[in-house]
Amino acid sequence: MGIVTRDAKPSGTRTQILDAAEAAVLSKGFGATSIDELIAAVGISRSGFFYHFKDKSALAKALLQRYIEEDDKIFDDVLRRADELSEDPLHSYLIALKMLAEIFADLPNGHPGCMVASVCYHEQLFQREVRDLNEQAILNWRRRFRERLDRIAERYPPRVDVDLDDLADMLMAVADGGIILSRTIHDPMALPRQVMLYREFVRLVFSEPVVTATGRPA
Amino acid sequence: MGIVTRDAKPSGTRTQILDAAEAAVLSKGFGATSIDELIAAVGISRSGFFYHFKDKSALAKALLQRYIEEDDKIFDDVLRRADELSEDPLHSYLIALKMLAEIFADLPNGHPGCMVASVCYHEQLFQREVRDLNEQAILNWRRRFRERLDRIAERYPPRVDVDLDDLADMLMAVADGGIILSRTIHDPMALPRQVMLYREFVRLVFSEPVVTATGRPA
DNA sequence: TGTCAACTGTACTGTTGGTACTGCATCGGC
DNA sequence: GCCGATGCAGTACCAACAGTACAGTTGACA
Repeated sequence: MGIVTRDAKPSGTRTQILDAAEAAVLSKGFGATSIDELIAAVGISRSGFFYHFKDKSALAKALLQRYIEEDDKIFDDVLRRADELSEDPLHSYLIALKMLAEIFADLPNGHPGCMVASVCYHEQLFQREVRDLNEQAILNWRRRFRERLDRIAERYPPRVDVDLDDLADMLMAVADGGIILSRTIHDPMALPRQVMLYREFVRLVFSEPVVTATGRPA
Repeated sequence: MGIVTRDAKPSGTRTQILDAAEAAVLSKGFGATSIDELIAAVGISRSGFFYHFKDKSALAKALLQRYIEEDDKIFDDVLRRADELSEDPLHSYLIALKMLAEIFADLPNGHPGCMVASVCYHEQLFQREVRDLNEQAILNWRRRFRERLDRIAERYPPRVDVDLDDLADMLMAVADGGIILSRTIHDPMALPRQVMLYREFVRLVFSEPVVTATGRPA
């Protein structure tokens, strides 16, 4: 690990391969994405491809790494912007979830797919390295959202007994399940609606119920 | 649709191919499952395979059909058994969800994977026929659970404004997302815990909050 | 006895992932 | 001004795999 070894070769071509691969993989999966197809899209030779990636698994690893980094950035950005809008941990989290739903809703052709899920359903094809990368990404997201939930729980004691790790995981589960749902029934809005449902759940878990004078919820 | 045309050829061999294919596909995906591997497992020739399935896509279709039928049976069974235990629609649904979580928890190696999700992430590989089959399966599940939620909502007016179609879809989303979660972090119990979280959400949506004399939730 | 379902065997095609080289232009450093 | 590394292109080849074609075999049943 030198000083700038990480991503020391932007080189254009490598990035172009990754771009072509990402679009293809998310739309039809790793198996259906051929190397020939990628080199044709980029305009290089097979040798050129294998110069950058020793095999398809190396491509998968690079693809997943880049995808996770981008997702991390999006989450960081959303959470930060939400924090700027409210100092209350619960309100901030609810704002962030709404922003996330809006991001999903604004994708013109629906969410292109989750690389993590794509990798998950191709397990045996990759080395343990790729699977470990996937696992760490999910555990990282859990940690990130769990921190938020902890801060919320301090101020708003949960009204039901839920494990906060599970509640953090649920966002990822709802998102991945929502992507599958959206794609399968061809309804791009199903995903953002599922995220909003998760939001409603979080609200119900931590918010006090709005109770009218009659004792009935409003 | 004749009288007994459906599944008119149990023939043993065909079923054996489907069994071998189901295990292989769920563990490593369609792409990584070779025909040679399947015929070796069953002990037939390549010609034998192509006698039963004209190509790999036909295998996928048959596999998906069988999978959906089995899932339908499981859901029917769980809902029926739950109905026997309680006449109240909410309680019955909550019982069914707990049963479902227990079924998932009792699978020795965790849930093997969802064929619907597997097909979803291989979209372009199959004809529209297979994708339509997938879509119909999900819409069918939505309808089934939506009916339950309607009956619940009649007796227990929802405390928050949620779309019942979305709430029905959420079970499928949480299940598929939970499977991905479980497989990726190697925790077979993550899936049943996610189902129980969904159950908690349903309970919160429809149940009146338990409020103590002080007005604080218990 | 003939027919049909359920196969086996053989031979072939085309695609794909992957290996193993050799060649070649370009560019920075000495 | 040459030296080596980077970043490719070109060629040749192999094995695994999906799929096609078609001829032959076996057992059950009418």
